[in-house]
Amino acid sequence: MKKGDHLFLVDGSGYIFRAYHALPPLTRKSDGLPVGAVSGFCNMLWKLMLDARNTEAGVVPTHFAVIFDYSSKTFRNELYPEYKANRSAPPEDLIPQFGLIRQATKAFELPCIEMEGFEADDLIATYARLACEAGGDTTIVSSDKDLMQLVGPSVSMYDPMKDRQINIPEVIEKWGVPPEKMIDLQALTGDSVDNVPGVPGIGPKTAAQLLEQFGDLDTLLARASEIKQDKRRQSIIDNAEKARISRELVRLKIDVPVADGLEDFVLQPPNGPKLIGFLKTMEFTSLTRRVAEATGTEAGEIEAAPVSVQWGADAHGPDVGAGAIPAAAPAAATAARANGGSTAAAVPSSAPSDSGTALDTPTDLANKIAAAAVSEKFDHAAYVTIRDLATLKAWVAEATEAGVVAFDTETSSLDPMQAELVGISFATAPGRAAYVPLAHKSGRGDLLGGGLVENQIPVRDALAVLKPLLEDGSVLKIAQNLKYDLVVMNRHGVDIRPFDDTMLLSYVLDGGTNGGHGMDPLSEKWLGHTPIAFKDIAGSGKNFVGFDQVDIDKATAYAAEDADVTLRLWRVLKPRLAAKGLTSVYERLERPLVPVLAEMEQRGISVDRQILSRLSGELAQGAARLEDEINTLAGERFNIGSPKQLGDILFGRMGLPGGTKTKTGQWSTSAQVLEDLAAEGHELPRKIVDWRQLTKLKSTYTDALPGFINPETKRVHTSYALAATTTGRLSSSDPNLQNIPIRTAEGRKIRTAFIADKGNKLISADYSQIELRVLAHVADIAQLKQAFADGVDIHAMTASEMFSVPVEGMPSEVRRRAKAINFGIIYGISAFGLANQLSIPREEASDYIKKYFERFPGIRAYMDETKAFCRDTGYVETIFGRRIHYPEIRSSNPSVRAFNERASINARLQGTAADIIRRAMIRMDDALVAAKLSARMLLQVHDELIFETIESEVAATIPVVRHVMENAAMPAASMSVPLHVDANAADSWDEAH
DNA sequence: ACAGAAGCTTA
DNA sequence: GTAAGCTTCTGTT
Repeated sequence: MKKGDHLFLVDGSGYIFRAYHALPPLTRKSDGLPVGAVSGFCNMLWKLMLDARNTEAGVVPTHFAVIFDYSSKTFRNELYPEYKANRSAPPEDLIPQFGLIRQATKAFELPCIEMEGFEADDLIATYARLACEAGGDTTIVSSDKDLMQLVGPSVSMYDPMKDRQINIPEVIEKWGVPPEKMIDLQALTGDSVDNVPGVPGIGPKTAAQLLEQFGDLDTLLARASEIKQDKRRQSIIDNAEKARISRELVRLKIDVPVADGLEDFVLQPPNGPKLIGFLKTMEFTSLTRRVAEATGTEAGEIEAAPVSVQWGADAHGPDVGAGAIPAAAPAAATAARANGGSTAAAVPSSAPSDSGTALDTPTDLANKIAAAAVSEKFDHAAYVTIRDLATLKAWVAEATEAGVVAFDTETSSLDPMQAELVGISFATAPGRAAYVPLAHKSGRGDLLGGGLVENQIPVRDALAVLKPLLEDGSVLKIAQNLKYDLVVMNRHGVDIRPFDDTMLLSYVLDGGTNGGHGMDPLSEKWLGHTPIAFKDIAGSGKNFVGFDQVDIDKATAYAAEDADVTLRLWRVLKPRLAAKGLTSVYERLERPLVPVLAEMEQRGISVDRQILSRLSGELAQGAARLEDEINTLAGERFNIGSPKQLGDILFGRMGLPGGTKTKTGQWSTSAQVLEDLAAEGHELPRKIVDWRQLTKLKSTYTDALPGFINPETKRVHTSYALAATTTGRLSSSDPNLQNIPIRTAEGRKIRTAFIADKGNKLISADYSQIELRVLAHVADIAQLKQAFADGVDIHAMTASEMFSVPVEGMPSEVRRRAKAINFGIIYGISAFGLANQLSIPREEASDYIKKYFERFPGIRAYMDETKAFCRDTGYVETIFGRRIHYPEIRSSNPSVRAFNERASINARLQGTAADIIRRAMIRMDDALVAAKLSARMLLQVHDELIFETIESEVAATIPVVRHVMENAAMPAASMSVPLHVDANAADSWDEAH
């Protein structure tokens, strides 16, 4: 190695653990072998290899090695027997991946370095030193803080998962000390994961401050008596020896007697066939393809290479010897392909969940179909562009014959109520897909001014051919987020049934796991394929062009691929539904809601422009007056909307009493802080709070809402997301009609603008205390159930139980506290949160909670049981079987864990309530029709439904609505607590609620 | 032009 | 203490 050379050292062991926890679990499709960390590792190495040959990337490695821990016993254990003693065994599905990652390294033609008695970190330190002495530079591929002590002028670190370089400034920024003081810092803070003791009570912030003050650890220990804080001084004096031992534990060894020299690390060009053989065995289809392209190798001609898999506990060590078994992959994958994958001829004529036989367990079948959907290649050139009716009819016949067709609409807008249909794509088998351009326009520079491109089937003619297919009860239509396509097609007089929605399948199966339910992440996760990005063909930002401007060849590749991906996803996901027992959640809570919401969105609600305009004027006046007063009081003009400037003025220039802390070092100017200051008699903060309220109302509601009035329908059409929340609630956007103000008189006025059409009324029907009722039922709390059965004031009852005060003549403050506790329970209560809510000391909040649990021991049992269940299974369930996953419930970080525990407790309650109102919505239209009523649902706000109906039917409608809502849980679940619904009718939402 | 923080609205 | 979405400001691309 010489000056100018660059050594890359990959911290293999560190990467394994980080990738395992950071990446979604991934198993080999053919046999379920866990390979998530291996996949991450291979992708990372490949990316580094690509950069290595890209001279523009700046840093070009000439030498390369991957370093591993050999075993957990090292020289440090002699120094301190407890070192890494509390480390638990690695997760079961990680064990086989240790060996696989070493084999991956070899497939990449990279040195795989490990040494008995030393950690990977020591080897890295030693090689970095050798490289430095030879005049070369080193990049350590890791983000482990233990390695940061090595950073210097010729040694830097690179975090491959965040794509971030770590040099001296980054270390200082993160830890407050330069790299050379990291050893002292870690000696003070210790490390609970590795069981390095450190000094109790000293964290990174304090340690950095002490080192800043004293210079280094020895000086600090020698002059510890000078420390002012009593507890801190005592702890450092008492634990000086522990700090010295810790320093030796964290200090990396730079003189390990290594066997290989740097000359063995010279980077070799990739061996395409060898690498592809390994990747094929792992079934990393996407990476295999990329490697084949880059190395000019014909992947199809290469056999999957045998690998050895060790499930045993010894898999930590070198991967020779004991228990190696040949991988089952090639045979299983072949069998799966034969079973039902390859072409149209083998497409099952009904849904795969129906086609399982006695020979296949659901899981086997799921694996086989998944393998088939994944094994077929994505070939954009094979997609067909349909330009005439005869071809279209032939495809419709093919789809009808297949019985299953995936389809997707391409439009000019994200808003389905304004979107123009531009084209339609469909797929009848993996790899067999087509696109029908309908309304592509020529470029805008054209003098013809966006005339239709030639050779397209007219929309009307195409729909006449497609309508029978889309409405054919014997052909299953599959889409991703079908509600969008349904709204678009409904506007053209076409219905879509029967159907499946891959987004909803994923939501039901994997709700709460990391990664969204959009098509791109699903394709990545299940098919290992990255589809063409929308922005790559239609641009983004100022380069954005509507889909109707996209070149038809590009549009074909993009649109047909979407249909192809959707079909393959369905083949992967649908069988998992039955395998996991989630069919009824999908079929009863998700799928039927799609047409219901599509209709609600299409109906929209009338919003009175004039009312909003008048309100906007009033708000502007009020805000302007406050602005003048604020500027006068502050003595200068500034941007009131800037929390930064406001903080500087209030707490800096004006010197108001110590504002509360903030996250990024800024003064907090939250309403809470300003209210507190106002209570102390300061004039300005009150006015800021008022100003914020007025400007918020103006910008978010009175000014924004008119822009959402559809020019054609003159109504506002929100968009409901079915798969956006973790708990099963809906969300509303564009505009969000689930957060229209109500609490303050000023805000409430916004609701007067939501009105019924002439001769009509709005009806608002809302569940009373639904989540507390669900709690009473699920946790089986006798007193609560009795209270709800008797119809008494639940918060007063709680207060009476807790504080032994009669309900008659109860002070409102006592009831307020009980109410906060009741809400707290639903939110997974913590003393910290309750104290905040009630502005009382944490100890007092703690006492309240204790008292509450004494009075209602069943609640504590319920909460403990929920946490335990979630910890065991990784999810919680609503009473209707909806699963909500909390993959971080077992986090070693106590605050992360506590957060997940609270969320899981809340999810059972919030999720059950969400399921109940979903059931009501699904039944509502039929019930209204059966009662010969013309009322229809317009909006849903979590526990409230808004209807519009003709005035004369109001009285008859309310009992029907209440009946459907109050009995919505039946018969799937029989609630032991009655549900109660309040309903009112009026001309506006304000009066009706 | 975009991303993240801060702040505020709802159930 | 739970669950969302939107606007403004601010600093980076």
